Amino acid sequence: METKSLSSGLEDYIEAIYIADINKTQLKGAELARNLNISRASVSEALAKLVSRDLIQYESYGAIKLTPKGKSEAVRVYHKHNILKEFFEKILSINPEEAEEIGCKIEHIVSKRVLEKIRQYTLYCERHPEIAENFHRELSGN
Amino acid sequence: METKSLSSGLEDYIEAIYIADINKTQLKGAELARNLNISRASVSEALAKLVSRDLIQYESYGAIKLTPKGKSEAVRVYHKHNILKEFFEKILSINPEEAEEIGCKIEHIVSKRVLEKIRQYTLYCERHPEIAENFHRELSGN
DNA sequence: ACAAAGTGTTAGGTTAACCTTACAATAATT
DNA sequence: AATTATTGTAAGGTTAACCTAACACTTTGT
Repeated sequence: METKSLSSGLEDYIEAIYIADINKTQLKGAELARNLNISRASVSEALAKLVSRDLIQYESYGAIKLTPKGKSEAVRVYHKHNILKEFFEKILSINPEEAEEIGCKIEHIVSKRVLEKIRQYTLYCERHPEIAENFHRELSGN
Repeated sequence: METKSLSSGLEDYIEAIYIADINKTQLKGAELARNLNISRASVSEALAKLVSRDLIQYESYGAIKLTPKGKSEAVRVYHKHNILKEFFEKILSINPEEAEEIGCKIEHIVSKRVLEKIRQYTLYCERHPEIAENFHRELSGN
């Protein structure tokens, strides 16, 4: 049963691992724990789960690596996250920190179909920049 | 400590109670359990919590009533829910069932500020109906 | 008024995701 | 190489939200 979908917690772990990977940083458990503000013990357990699902490769004191399967999961999550962040930031004029935060939460909830609509809408608004501009203008009075 | 914010579970309970209230239906625990697809035992526990926080009035075999405090909480949740549902449905052209579903989930996550932005955006789009119309048109391959 | 149906609660369990404490193993510094 | 710092893990605990099974209480239908 390694095919069931990731819990929101595991999605966070794998996303953080992926980001380290992008930045070519060697990531160890303790560092991951600091990044996510979670105890080393909890991270240790979580990593064991990810290993058992064949999403990462990991040995004590070594760097955490994504397997191909893990990477594709990570990309999926990261992609979601970005679509959401963009949407909240650019379309709804929400400041980056808050956009990040809400994106990070919704990312674990939103269905493929809804995400696709959000993406389409963002593209639509990019083709018609006056929509967001006007919104912004009307927001700040007048 | 009855002032801490409601867990997403309790928000669901109180919203369901509020909806019964709007519909002038006498709601008992067992019915609530059916509505939310949760066991009677779990509902019984949850109601005890809501009573202890002074959000509902409830005695065995009687109808569940919101206290003023509970009602104002419920209104807040319901309102959130509706703003979100409207947004997903009208602006993003998501079908009602899915809009309902995603609204119900995001409702427990979204901050006041983000919600306000979403509301403003919905209002903005209502003042400019062509925005949603065009989106819809462009979606269905014009 | 009494049996059947419906409702509520208790007791005891499960699960997931966290935690702290304490110790073991490895890596880095001097 | 020895000390110190960092990292990992095991054991045991907590919490929240659920569950089932069993039983007790209340309401309803005849």
